[in-house]
Amino acid sequence: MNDADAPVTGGRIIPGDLPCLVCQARSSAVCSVLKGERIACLKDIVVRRQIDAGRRLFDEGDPAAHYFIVTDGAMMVFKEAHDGRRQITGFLYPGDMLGLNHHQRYAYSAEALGEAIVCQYPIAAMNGLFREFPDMEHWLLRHCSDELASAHDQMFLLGRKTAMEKIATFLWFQMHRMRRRGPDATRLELSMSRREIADYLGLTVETVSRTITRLRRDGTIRTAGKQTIDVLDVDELRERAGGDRALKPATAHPG
Amino acid sequence: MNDADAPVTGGRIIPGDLPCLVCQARSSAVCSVLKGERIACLKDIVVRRQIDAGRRLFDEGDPAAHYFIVTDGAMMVFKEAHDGRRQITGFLYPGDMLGLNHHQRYAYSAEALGEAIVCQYPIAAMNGLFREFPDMEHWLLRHCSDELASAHDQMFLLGRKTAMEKIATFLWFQMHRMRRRGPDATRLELSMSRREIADYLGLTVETVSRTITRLRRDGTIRTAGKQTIDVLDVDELRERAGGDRALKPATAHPG
DNA sequence: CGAACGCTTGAATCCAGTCAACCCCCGTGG
DNA sequence: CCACGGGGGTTGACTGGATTCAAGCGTTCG
Repeated sequence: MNDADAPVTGGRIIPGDLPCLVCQARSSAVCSVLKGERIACLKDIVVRRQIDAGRRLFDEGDPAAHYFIVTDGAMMVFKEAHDGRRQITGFLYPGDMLGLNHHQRYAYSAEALGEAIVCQYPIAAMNGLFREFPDMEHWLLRHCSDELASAHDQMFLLGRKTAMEKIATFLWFQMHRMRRRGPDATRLELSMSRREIADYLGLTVETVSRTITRLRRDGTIRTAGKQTIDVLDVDELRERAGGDRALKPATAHPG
Repeated sequence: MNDADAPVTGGRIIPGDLPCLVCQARSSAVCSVLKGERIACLKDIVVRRQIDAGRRLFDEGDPAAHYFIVTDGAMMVFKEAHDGRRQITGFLYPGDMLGLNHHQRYAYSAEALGEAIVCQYPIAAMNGLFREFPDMEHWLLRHCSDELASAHDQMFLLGRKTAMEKIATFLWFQMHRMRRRGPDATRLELSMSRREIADYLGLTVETVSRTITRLRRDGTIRTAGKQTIDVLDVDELRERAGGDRALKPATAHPG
């Protein structure tokens, strides 16, 4: 607790100007609401913070003082029991937000997967900005709805899917996350360990490993090192994930 | 589709005045933001809707046109696979809200447990009200954060808790829900079937039944009929739920 | 080099699921 | 009145998918 600027929050502040204009999160994060030069409104309230691999940004139960946007690297949020059981509730990449809170406290812990950089917004100052730019609050509400929707998908996965469906679903979504970046959509670079995949899917490392091995032996995927996976049979992967058919499609409403 | 007022939404509209002044949800729902006579602002946009036991209010994937507040009875929201697997993601009681959406569509289906009454707010009209009463949007955002926090708790439960812990946790929260209403906090009236409990906890009916039987034989609870449970040993129930100790308590920050 | 760590693989175990029977409660209708 | 059927719930026997326990491999790092 010798860092007076950060009695709670982990990581260290990066001094200097905010490089918003070259930020890879700029187009998809809250700040996208502030067009053109209005981005300068953030100058006085936002700081950038760097978190080393494996270090925590905040803990579940900490008083919540900031929202954060991941701008570089990857992070994860999770809940932990004192007996060691852990449930990772999300992986976060540039543009993603964390820090939504419950009764003034963080509802989960946050940790950097690799080295990560986040943009830090004091909640109090944000509430001030909301009055000037109501669109920011709109944005936040929509973001929160989206998070809730994927939380519900994850609940279905955790409660009702088999190990194979869980792994295939996970790879499927990782693949679609990659697709946003470039054309080589079938090569996945996993930013997390087997243990983290297991804790995300409600499995053990051994089951994750065995299931990935099965997919490899079946020819559905190919592995290149531990972090890289090539999807050889996209249709098969979707099928194993439970398919588009696993969840009822939206019912058409004739008339 | 012969009801022109409700091409999508299930249930039937209850004609007549809005009895906001005697509504049991009034104190805890969005409308609590509108103090005193301002509640009249809702007169033109809100209708009440009654849903029979077991009938759907809307389906996952339907175009989302309304928010709803449960005012009487109980409802559930869930996701369903076409092979019959179902994950119930929440039970809703008077004051609770549903209808948060994702890309203009409902992210889950909603069904009445018993006969239920909801208050229906058109989303478009709500967005108009937000401009006049920004506090309403604040309220919604906070509500959404709270939902997200409990979704994360539920993910931990689904991914990492044993059958006994799941059941005990469920009963524990049902007990605390009752406590808000009256002094007899140890008597639970369950509004859902064993199958619904199973689909909420990621178990089968048989396991739910067996686990409840175990709790009864141990003297932790007593059952009176199928829907009524008396908690005889509150401490034991908390212990079985994983305890206050199961999730790490908020860390104190010395200094 | 040796220790540590992450990952994989095999064998044994176990918790929850599956299959099946039965009970109880109700509502229906002869 | 009772016979009947059906649904929800409970219980038992068995199965099986995932976990646990354990060993071994490859890489990294002090």
